[in-house]
Amino acid sequence: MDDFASQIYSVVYQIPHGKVATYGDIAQMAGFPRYARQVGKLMASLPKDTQLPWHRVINAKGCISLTGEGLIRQRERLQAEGIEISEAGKLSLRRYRWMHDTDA
DNA sequence: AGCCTGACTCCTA
DNA sequence: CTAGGAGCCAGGC
Repeated sequence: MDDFASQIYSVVYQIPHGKVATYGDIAQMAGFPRYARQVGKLMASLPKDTQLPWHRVINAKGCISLTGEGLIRQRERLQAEGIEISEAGKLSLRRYRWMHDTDA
């Protein structure tokens, strides 16, 4: 496994229940600034039975980047954690964003 | 090398 | 808050 992938997985795995983080934040926390796109590509390659909380990863706009089935699945998972999210998959980033140093 | 694509982000209007 | 445009990185043709 690549070092990049290992670092990203490690960070995503640390996102607490009921919280979310953006691709950019994760990339930065993992030590790879500006690698948001690569994080997304990594998430897209995850096996469907992964234990990684990939559903807690969203974009900087505060909404799910997936479409169709993927959007539905992620939205359901987030709602299951007590997160208020719109039909389009948008949520209050101000309220649910995971700050590595301020929360957790 | 050049061009296009994508679970991205920031700045400006 | 919504749109448009440019910047960003890796991978495929």
